[in-house]
Amino acid sequence: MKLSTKGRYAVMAMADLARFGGDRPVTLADIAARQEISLSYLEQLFARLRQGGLVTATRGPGGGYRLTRSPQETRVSDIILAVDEPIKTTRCDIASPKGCTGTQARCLTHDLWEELGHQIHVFLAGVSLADILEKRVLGRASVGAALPATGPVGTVSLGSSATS
Amino acid sequence: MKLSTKGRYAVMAMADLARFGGDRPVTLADIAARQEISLSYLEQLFARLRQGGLVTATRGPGGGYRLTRSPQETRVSDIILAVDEPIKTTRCDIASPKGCTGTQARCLTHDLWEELGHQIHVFLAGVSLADILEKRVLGRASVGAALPATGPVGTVSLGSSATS
DNA sequence: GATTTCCTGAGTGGATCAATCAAGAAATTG
DNA sequence: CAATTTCTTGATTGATCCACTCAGGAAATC
Repeated sequence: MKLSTKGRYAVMAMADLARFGGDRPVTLADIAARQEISLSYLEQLFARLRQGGLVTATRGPGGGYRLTRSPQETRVSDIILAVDEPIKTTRCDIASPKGCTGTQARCLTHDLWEELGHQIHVFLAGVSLADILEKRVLGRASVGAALPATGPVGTVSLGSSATS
Repeated sequence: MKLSTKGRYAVMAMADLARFGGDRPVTLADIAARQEISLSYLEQLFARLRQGGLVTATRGPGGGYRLTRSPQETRVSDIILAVDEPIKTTRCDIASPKGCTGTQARCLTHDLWEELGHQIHVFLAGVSLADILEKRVLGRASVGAALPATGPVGTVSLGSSATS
């Protein structure tokens, strides 16, 4: 899961769409004006969002974009994955442990980035556009709320090697 | 909390330092060879790590770098904060909500990025270099493990507006 | 004083970002 | 049909940052 300002713009635009899009589709020009994002840049973003099935488009006067699913069913993680490039695999990146067994001298930190990516993904997958509009985001727990607290900070806990 | 490959390199180098640095300091040339990072680039990173008080340097033959504190006391979040630039404040970024009240049409997503930054920071602050070396990272919970589970995915939870 | 090692600053090629420009296709309206 | 609206696509640009290189210097040891 890559985090860039591109993904942020996409989430901003989608939140705008969720808020102002009722029965009628919303124009990119409107979103551009409200969110202060360049229209042409929005066009690029929505091309990807459309390919990802997150929005549907209608052309001509009265047209615009609509959410494919409800704000409750539209997850932030899906938005970011739709607009951002698949993770670029430089060296031993999160996605591809090429020749990295983990115990070698290099790539001691492989597990760390993998787990961090997983944390981020789980958090963003748990937030919907409806959550954003109704401001149910602050103070939210991420994952593993059921794990017993076995220590102060250096808690030991080996578990599933989930890939984000 | 900015996440870049620069921060990753720094954590890799610090993990190497924690692993191979016993009583004697470790040479940047050794770290460069083991982690396959350019020596000059390492010099830039360690200049910042030194300014941040995370490592201490010794010059001359037999010299090198040492951890200022123990691997148990050296947190990943401190490493990343030391090498990465302070967050660049483009528009309404995580750090500075300039003129962004949150309920305006623009910047609906302010709380989301703030909470995500907080999540990432708490996770990385809970991982020490010792944890990395002993592979106590996978499957680790992030924060708020004590919160009651009040729902399936769209859990409502308003709380502290901590800034990372 | 020669070697080692840290220290500092300047500069470079490439990638990506955010944006612009330009052209076109579908749909509605008059 | 003609004009307008809106999406759709592709090419291109300026700026910025990343990862790195180069060059020179300062402290410490032998």
